Amino acid sequence: MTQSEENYLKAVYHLEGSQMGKVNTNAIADYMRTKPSSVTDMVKKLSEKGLLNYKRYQGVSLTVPGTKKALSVIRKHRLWETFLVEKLDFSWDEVHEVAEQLEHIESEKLIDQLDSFLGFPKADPHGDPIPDKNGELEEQHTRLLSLLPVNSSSICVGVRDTSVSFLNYLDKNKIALGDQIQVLEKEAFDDSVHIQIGERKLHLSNRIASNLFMK
Amino acid sequence: MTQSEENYLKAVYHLEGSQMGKVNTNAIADYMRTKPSSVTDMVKKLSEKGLLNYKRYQGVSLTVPGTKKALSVIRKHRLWETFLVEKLDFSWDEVHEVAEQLEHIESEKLIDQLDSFLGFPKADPHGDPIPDKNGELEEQHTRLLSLLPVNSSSICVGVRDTSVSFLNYLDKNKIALGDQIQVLEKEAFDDSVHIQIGERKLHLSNRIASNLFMK
DNA sequence: TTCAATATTTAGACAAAACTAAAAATATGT
DNA sequence: ACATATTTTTAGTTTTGTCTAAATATTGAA
Repeated sequence: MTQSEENYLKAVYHLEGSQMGKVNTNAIADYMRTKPSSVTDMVKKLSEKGLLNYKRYQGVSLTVPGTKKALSVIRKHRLWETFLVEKLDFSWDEVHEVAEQLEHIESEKLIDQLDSFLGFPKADPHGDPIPDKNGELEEQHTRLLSLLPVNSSSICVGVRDTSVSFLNYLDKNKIALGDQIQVLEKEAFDDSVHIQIGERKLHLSNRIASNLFMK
Repeated sequence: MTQSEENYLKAVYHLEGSQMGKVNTNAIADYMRTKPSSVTDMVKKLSEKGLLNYKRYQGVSLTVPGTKKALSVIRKHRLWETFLVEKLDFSWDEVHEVAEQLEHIESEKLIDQLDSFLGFPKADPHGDPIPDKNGELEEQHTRLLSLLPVNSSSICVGVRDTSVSFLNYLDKNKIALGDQIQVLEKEAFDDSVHIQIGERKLHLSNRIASNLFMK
């Protein structure tokens, strides 16, 4: 299994999760910043290997072995991100690029020992769940901050957007995973929300509030 | 710089160290388990990039930038080996294969933070010196156990052969880096040596004794 | 010094993964 | 339903790193 093949499986996994149903060629090309013709080539190869279901012009979906493989790459990615933040003092906006490389290292012992070394974490630094050795994901049951009613109070457990600019915004405004947040008021005009974190009051745009997972 | 290019530079570095002078095509091919014609192709490319000195039929040597690059890869390899043994409970015969992959991860911050996390180690689990951030190697001044005089006593600081079989032999006979070893007697017939480690007396073949670095 | 053995390079081919340009299939709007 | 727009695939090319087979250079022994 090459790195490129692993990246395609990961892409299909993420796209299946976000848009439900069959994943189309252009979506994969956009997601991977490559061309549709390259996607067709690789999709054929992966379907011959039994990792994708594919009929021409009909889009693709992961097979059971394909899903298993995708989850194993995601497990590695998220464990390495956790390692970088917890042990090597990386900030949460720096880890993605390096984890994209580390996720392709092949050694079952390495990843299981790393898991143990980190204390079998359930989520990575962005709050995304880490699959266990068997590919099982812990159910999240979270809601977006933008959808919570006025006066409700909950804990921030994850981010939907993991771009550097969004993570920087959160850092600058001292919003972190684990923070207790109360919704004070919602503006009907632009769907922005007034919140309270500890002693601080903040005003967040809908764009921001709809990228924070709360529990 | 691709992984393959890095592996060639590393190979030339090791061969320059062991056989002195220009390194020939066949030696590189043997070391890398590839064919001489493949070596010629890559050597041309690396010399065009200014990393190797090369004239046809005359063998190769590393340029200054080539040496620097080789040392940076070796630094990464040895730091990862140290990490695997010290933090993830790998044994010293299991680390090489995984480190061969990890050494190609590109991130200066990653490797410098790892160095710091490990406490800036001077040597890897086999006793080989770890180049610092600037590529400086600490001088070793060691001698092979097979060359030490009778009655001398010194500390085992490294292994020359790092094959799994040799490392297993040492583990089985409870010989480890840091052990104090005294030479009791040398057999003129086969150049084997009788030694004392702590309370234990052992008889080592010349083959074994000439693969242990002492200080 | 000359010829045979050895070492090295060249030439040509292949597989992987990408691309461009063009063709074909599907979807959509009126 | 039909023409047009969009999506997807095909065909052919490129780059990287490898290989085999053949050609060429170097070395060394008689």
